Amino acid sequence: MILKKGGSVENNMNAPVYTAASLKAELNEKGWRLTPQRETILQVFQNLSEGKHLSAEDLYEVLKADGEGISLSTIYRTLKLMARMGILRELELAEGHKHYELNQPYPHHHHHLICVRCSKTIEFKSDPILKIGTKAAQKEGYHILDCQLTIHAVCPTCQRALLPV
Amino acid sequence: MILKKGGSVENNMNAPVYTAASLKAELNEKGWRLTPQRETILQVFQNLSEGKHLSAEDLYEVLKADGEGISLSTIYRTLKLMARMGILRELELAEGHKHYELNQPYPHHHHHLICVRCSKTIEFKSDPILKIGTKAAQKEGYHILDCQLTIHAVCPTCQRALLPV
DNA sequence: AGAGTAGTTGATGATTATTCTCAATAAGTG
DNA sequence: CACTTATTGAGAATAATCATCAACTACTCT
Ligand SMILES: [Mn+2]
Ligand SMILES: [Mn+2]
Ligand SMILES: [Zn+2]
Ligand SMILES: [Zn+2]
Repeated sequence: MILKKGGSVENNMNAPVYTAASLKAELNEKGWRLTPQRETILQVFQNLSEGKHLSAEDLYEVLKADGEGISLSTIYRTLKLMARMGILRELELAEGHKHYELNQPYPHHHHHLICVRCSKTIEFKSDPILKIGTKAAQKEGYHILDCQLTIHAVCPTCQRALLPV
Repeated sequence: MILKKGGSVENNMNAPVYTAASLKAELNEKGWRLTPQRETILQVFQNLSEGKHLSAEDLYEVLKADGEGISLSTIYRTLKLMARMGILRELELAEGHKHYELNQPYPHHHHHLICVRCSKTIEFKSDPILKIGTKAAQKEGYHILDCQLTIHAVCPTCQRALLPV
């Protein structure tokens, strides 16, 4: 993975999302700071190819391999911070640990179909769902951060396997 | 909570769901067994009032209070088993632990709007979502178990609180 | 630019939800 | 009723995540 330092950053779908500057602005507005670690982590997610999702440990390893050593403490803190800011989405794609991806707005917004046996995940899009979710949040006065349809299912391979539940 | 022993069981919305007999049939078909513990746990969920969700610990306490002592080991095993069977849905309503509820079919199927700050949860219905989810799973040949829209947001109260993320 | 304030990091230890192990028990079968 | 084997319960083990705190540094204000 190539980390572009400084300047504006685009994601892999050619839709401009966050720049270091816009992240800094949003952080500072709340009295927080833009650190090199936070900027680096954002860039990793922005450069992540489509359909990829990272766990905390995954991110830790990616950064280590890139020569950017960031502590697991900071990784966990940053993932949670960015999820709460609405920059990242927190996904339950497998048992035991969370995965994260960039929270992309329409029209790149998507959902997940997950095999509960082998965790094979397929992404799919649906504009109506985003609309319905947005409306439901609005109706209750909630400020929406993320809206994700999760389908738990058994993939064709695992159906054939006839494994014990 | 009142646990009805034996006979057919109805949920709080007057829609017949699982009976002890139908659970037994489904279990035996796979070589599993219907135990008093499994039957009791199913009944707890069937008698749960609308909008309630139980964690493993919650369920453990409910059963203890009811004089039905079931070990935490069995609770965890049974929750996972029933979720994999599609009888229960596994929900991420709060940080740190899962919640469970009966996986009710249409027209009782519903979704969750969750405050990421205080975990206040609102349920809402949407038939189109269930249709979209079912179609997405079918298209990929996945055998659907559950289909849930999760909206992460900040509730009106927490918006006013201006708390640190 | 320099100083001060307070948010952030990284190392480490703590927590805790969930799983594993295994001997004792009991459900299903015929 | 006897047999096979899934299931239970107690306790230990695991692992993801969080808390703590001293050292560091981003930001703000002269
Ligand atoms: Mn995705
Ligand atoms: Mn619910
Ligand atoms: Zn699978
Ligand atoms: Zn709230």
